[in-house]
Amino acid sequence: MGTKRAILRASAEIFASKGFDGATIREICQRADCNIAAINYHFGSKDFLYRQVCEMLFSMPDAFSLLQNPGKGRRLSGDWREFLALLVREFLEGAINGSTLFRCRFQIMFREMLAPSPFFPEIFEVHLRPRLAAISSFLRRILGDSINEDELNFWLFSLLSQCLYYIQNRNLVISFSGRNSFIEDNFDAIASHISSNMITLIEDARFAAEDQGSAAAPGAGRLRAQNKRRGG
Amino acid sequence: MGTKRAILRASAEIFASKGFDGATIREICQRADCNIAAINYHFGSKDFLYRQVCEMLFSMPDAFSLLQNPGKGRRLSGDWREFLALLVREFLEGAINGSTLFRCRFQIMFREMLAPSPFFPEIFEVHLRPRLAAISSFLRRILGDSINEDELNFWLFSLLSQCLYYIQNRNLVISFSGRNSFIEDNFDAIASHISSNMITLIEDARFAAEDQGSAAAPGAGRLRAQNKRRGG
DNA sequence: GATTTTTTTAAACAGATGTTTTAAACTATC
DNA sequence: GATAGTTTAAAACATCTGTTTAAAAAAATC
Repeated sequence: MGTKRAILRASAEIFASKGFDGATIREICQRADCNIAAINYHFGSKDFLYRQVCEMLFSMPDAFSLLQNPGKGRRLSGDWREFLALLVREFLEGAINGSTLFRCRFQIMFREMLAPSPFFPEIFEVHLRPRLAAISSFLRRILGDSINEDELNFWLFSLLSQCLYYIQNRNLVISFSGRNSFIEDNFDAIASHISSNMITLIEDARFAAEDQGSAAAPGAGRLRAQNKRRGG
Repeated sequence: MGTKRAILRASAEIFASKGFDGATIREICQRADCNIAAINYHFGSKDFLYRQVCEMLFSMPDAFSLLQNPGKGRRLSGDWREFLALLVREFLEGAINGSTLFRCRFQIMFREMLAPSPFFPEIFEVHLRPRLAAISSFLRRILGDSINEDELNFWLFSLLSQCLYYIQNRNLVISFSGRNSFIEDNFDAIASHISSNMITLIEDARFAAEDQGSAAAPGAGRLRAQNKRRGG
C-alpha cells in the first residue's frame, strides 16, 4: 500500500530534476521499487501522475502561510519591518534547506514557468494566487491604500524576484561566485541584504505618499523618513 | 546550403520551447523543411546540434555589450544613474521585444539553470562570466572599492533578479495580473521602478561608505545622500 | 561535359517510450 | 479457510526516439 506514496515521492524527484519529458516511467518505478504497470494502475497515466505530484507538492505549506493563515495573523500586529525580514528569511530557509520534496516543488514550479502544463492554470488559481495575494495585501497595508494596483505588483515582484533568484538561478550564482556553498555560506547576509533594502525603499515610499498633497519631488519622502526614524 | 542555417534556427526555437528532451529531430526537420538525416549529416548528432545552437545564441550581443565593449565605454563617463537606468531599459527591451532568436536564448538559458547540459560550464566561462563581470565591475565602481566581494555579488544579483523575473516568470506575472500584456503595457514603469530603486539604494550605500570611519549606524548615509542631492 | 565532391532523400535500424494484457500474489471479509 | 476484491508481476504492445545506410540528386572542380 506504500507503493502509491513511493511512486509519488520518486516521481516528484525525477520530474523535478529531469522534467516531464525527461522522466521515464521505468526510472520512476525503479526508484519507487515497484513494477512498471503500477503507475498506470494507481494513477491511470503519466499525465495524471504528474498532476497528482503537483497537487501534492503545491499543497505543502510554506513561508507565505505566515501571511495566509489568519490564526497566525497576530504576528502581523508587530512591526512590519521585523515581519518582512522574517518572511524573507523563512522563504529562503525553506527553499534552500527545506525537505527534498519541498525543493522539488520549486524546480517543478520553475519548469511550469518555462512551459506550463495543462494543469498550471488550476494550480495557479488554487495554490499560488492566494499566496501571492497575501503578500500583495501585506505590501498594500505597508505602502498605503493610495498605491496603484500595477505599482503594487512591481513591489511584489521586486521582493519575490530577489528571493527566488538564488534558487532559480542557483547554477549561475555558484558558477560566478566560484563557490558551491556560496548561498548556504551567505544565507544570513543574503536574507538581510534583501529585506533591509526592501525596508529602506518601502519606508521611502511610505513617507513620500504622506507628502502626496504637497507636490513632492521623487524621493521627497526619504529625508522625512530618515528624520522620523532618527526621531528628528 | 541554407539548410544548416534553417536547422539552427528551427532547433533554437524548438529547444527553447520544448527543451532538449521534448524537442524531436523530426519536428525540427519539419520546421526547417529538410530531411531527417540532415541533422546528423550537418551536425553529427542531436547533442552537437544543441551545442551549436547554444554557441550561436550566446554569441549574440546584448545590453551588457554596453559595458563590455570598451569602444562604447564613453557612455560610462556620464552620470552612472543615467547609465544604470539605460542598462535596465536596454536589457528589458531586448528580453521582451527582441528578435525570436534573442528570446530563445533566454529560454534556453533558463533551462540550463534547471538542469545544466554538459556544455554549460564552457558557455558560462566564454559568454556569461564576462558579462556578469562587466556589470559587477560597474557596480564596484559606483559602490566603492571598499565593498566586500560577496556583498558586491548581492548587489549584482539584486539587480539581475529584478530584471530577469519578468522574463523568467512571465506566466506568473501574467496570471497574477490577469493581463496578457501586463509587461509590455508597463514596460517604462517596470524599468524605472527597478532602476530608480536601485539608484536610491546605491546612493545610500555610497554615502554610508563615506562615513565608514565614524562608526556609522545602518542607513547612516541616507540622510547625507539626500542632503547632498538637494544641495544641502 | 565528365568526374569528383557535396548534399539530399527515402527507407530501415535498434533501442526506448507509455501503455495494456493476462495471470499470479496478496488482502480483506465473511 | 473459501471467496471476493485489490494489488503486483512479467511479458508483450504499438509507437516514437535518434541514428544509419545506401542510393539519388545537386554542385563544384577540372
